[in-house]
Amino acid sequence: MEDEVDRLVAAWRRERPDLDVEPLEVLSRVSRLARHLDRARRTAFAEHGLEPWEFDVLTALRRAGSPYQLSPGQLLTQTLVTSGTMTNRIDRLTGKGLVKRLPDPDDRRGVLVRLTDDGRDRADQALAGLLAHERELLAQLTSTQQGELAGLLRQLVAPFDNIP
Amino acid sequence: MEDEVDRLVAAWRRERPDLDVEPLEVLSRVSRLARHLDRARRTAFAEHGLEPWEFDVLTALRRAGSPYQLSPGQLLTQTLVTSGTMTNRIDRLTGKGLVKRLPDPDDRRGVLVRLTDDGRDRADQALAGLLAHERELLAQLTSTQQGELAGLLRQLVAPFDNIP
DNA sequence: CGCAAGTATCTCGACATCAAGATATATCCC
DNA sequence: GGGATATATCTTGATGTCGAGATACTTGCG
Repeated sequence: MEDEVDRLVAAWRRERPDLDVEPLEVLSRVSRLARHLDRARRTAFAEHGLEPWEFDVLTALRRAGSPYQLSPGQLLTQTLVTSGTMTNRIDRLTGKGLVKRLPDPDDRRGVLVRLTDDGRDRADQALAGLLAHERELLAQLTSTQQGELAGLLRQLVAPFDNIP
Repeated sequence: MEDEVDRLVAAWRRERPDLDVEPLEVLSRVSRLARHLDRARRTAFAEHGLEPWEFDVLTALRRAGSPYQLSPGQLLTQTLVTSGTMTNRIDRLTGKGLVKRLPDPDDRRGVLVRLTDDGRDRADQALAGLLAHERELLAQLTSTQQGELAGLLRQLVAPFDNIP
């Protein structure tokens, strides 16, 4: 089955036969797939009354395990946003009663963000919904292929995650 | 080499052993890799004085071949943004002298967006720069692996690109 | 000890995006 | 042909994000 990137690459080969556009076969597909995923996730989360960014923050805290708290700095590295964005997110989640800020007992510069009981439930429900949707998307691939794909992607992401 | 998604999945297995989080192995990596790529592209384009969104529009027109023109609607489907966004982008690119709007001779509702000579040169230069950067990122994989990866990604993206 | 450099978080202004609605034109069918 | 429906683009208002700078506290070095 052909996709938009096949057409994109064919067009470049026609217009710029002097260039090797092979890298686009992988990386343009990653970018485009990510945009489609964003849209799909937005609709999946809407069923649970959450925005994607809310899900990102709540689940990061949920994964941390009891007592479900992390510093804003730890949340930054997990969600790949800037500090100004995270402050804003925490403010809004606090307003909705899904998280609360606590002073860090070990460092008076810092704070800890903790999930409320309500926030934990919302995160758990939304995760189950997300996984159901994602399983449908991945039905295009066999289990073996999914494993191969995960492995290849890991090799590309690892340098970003380990050198910062 | 371990990546952030390995840690994420391990955390979920510890916190929610009742759930099958296998889909995240693929799709979370796609999302995270895309965010890293966005940042890398931003710096690559900065060398040529372009923003990523400017590159997206200019190269779509460049790929169309002489006379390098497309309708706003065609640009929408290629760049995955909304119509309001595209209007804004065309306005700004027009202001920078990289594209210009022409009336569509066949449909008086429509317009055609055409690349200027300056816009074409900028697109060509930025593309070469982008490919150089991307080749470095992909050096993690053999040529064969890149082909496999492209094929697997195509299977996931194709439904989005062909059913809309 | 005391000061410089580093770190954690927040503030603020600019900006790109989106969604929904408005406008103008085209197409379809009776 | 004429009116309903569809299409192409633009407008508007709200919103989330970024990036640079500010503040407060901590750490390291002399």
